[in-house]
Amino acid sequence: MTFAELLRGSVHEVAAGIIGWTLLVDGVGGRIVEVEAYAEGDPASHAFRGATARNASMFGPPGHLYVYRSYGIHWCANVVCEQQGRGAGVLLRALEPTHGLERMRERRGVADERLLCAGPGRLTQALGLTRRDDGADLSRPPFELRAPISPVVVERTTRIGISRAVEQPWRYVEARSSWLSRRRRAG
DNA sequence: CACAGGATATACT
DNA sequence: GTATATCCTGTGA
Repeated sequence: MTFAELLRGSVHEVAAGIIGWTLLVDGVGGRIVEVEAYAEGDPASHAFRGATARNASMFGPPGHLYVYRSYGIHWCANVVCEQQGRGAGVLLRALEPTHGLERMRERRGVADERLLCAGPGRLTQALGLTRRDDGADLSRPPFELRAPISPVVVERTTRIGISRAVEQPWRYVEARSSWLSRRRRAG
């Protein structure tokens, strides 16, 4: 499976299917273990009310980045998915750090591996992603996406940090991963 | 564990 | 103009 093939699916298929892939930026990154799907017609999605200056990338080509400022402090990065031209995306929430740990420690200012990429704001800081990367093509350098070699077990849970459509189980995580931003809800 | 401070772009009235 | 946002961190129990 190539990245281009993965992107042909729905936003939910992309979200579930991208778990276990390795994302590198300039050779720094790790395995994707946690994402959230923001679908067409989803009230929690930035694209819900149509295209604006901020979310323009979400209506652009699939496989590019949508990067935006969150709470005035953090950057959050999404993989743009196409859903009938309406704008959809997969929010990158956590990586299992595998490449360039030292570089990520420098950028994050913390030594604890568990805190390098566990959370959308931490992940972008560790990879050095900012507004400059909004709209960037993930299939070209400095970006690299490698498919997993062995099968990945994916679980669905509810999304985090949103105020609408809170019950939708559109957060996808690797089962039993210890690198998530939050533990799976009990039960 | 709970809580609140931080700091800014954007959307909406 | 005002409110709110796909959050992180430090502090005090």
